[in-house]
Amino acid sequence: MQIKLSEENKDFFQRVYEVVRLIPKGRVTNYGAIAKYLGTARSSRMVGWAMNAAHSLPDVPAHRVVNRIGLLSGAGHFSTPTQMQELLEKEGIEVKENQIINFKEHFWDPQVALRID
DNA sequence: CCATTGACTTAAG
DNA sequence: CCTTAAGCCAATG
Repeated sequence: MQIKLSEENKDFFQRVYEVVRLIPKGRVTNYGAIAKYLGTARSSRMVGWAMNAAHSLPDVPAHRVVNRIGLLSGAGHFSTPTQMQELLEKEGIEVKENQIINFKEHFWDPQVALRID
């Protein structure tokens, strides 16, 4: 009999969803940070693909995930091109020209936030 | 089955 | 920050 594996055994997409669900309201992160937290730092494209597939999921706040410079690269994939910005502004994040203002202060790093000392 | 694409990132210049 | 190059891998043609 073997030990039940933990989250390591889940699919990559599944793990991405878990992390994205943990993003606090009013915070954002980027694809690379998620990928890095999952141990696949260079598979950031897959995180994007996971978001694309996340549309069917009820509680995956894909609007809180942007690219590394705080640009709303996923905006065009929402129902309306402004949906993503609207959601972010609603959470207290200022967005201008598809770019998050003061991105660094809103940034949420799973590797730091979810680490256990 | 091979080629291209894509909600990306990092490194080097 | 910009450009170029390379890495990554599922999905699509």
